Amino acid sequence: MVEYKSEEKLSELLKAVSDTTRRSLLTQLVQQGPTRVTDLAGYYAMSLNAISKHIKVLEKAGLVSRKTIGRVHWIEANLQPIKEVESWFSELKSIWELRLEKLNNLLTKGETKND
Amino acid sequence: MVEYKSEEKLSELLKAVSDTTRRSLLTQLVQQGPTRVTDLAGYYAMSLNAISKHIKVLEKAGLVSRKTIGRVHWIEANLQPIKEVESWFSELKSIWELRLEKLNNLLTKGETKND
DNA sequence: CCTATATTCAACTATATGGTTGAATATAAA
DNA sequence: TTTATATTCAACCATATAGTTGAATATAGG
Repeated sequence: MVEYKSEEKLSELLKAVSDTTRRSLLTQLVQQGPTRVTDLAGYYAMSLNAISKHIKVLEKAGLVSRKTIGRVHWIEANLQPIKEVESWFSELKSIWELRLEKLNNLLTKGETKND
Repeated sequence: MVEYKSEEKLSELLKAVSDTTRRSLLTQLVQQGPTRVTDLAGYYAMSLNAISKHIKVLEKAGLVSRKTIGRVHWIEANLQPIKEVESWFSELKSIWELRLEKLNNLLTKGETKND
């Protein structure tokens, strides 16, 4: 029963992972651990700047964090926020179950009293 | 180990649910069952046309289906596709676990042989 | 100090997105 | 058959997005 709180945050999060490049970046980071921006960019046929911007989107959504050491920025994945997606979905499923249950009660027992 | 297949489909799906209005529509549909376009639109401070377009986005992503009876279009939710999101995430998590495991082996045993 | 490297910032472009309004289409009802 | 209802289609607009290039900033190394 959270839902009213941070709908916008959830949208931001879902939008962040709705891009193939960004999902790919996340995967890289998850399997390699902290990685430098330049090294991340090396995997893509895309300018360093483009990757830098993608990283910023992920960062804003809380999916990666940054540790700057000297001139190098180490980027690290953080999967925590995605749990928000999971809980959104499980809430949706439970609403679904609830309706089916009500429907079923109505059909089998025909009891509309306790409504 | 699917992943190479329909990245684009997953993007489309995530993008579809990254909009608050569309998530709200999905929730409505899930709790009310099949609903007419006009009735859905009634809940929002937005033109019928805007809602019609949102529905089309959800439809394209496979999240709703449409049954046309006469001039009325009945829209119904279908949560099936969202399982793709769940499996994407669980794959990501397992990659994560795998790396941590390797890392742990390296630290505790110092065995780099079988790499 | 000078130069090379790592990264961001700023400005620009093309396309996508979310919304609008007005017309078109299809069906139902008087 | 005329009118009202349900919905989409088409054109338009403002803003967001994903990418580019070029300059700026910061740090490292000769």
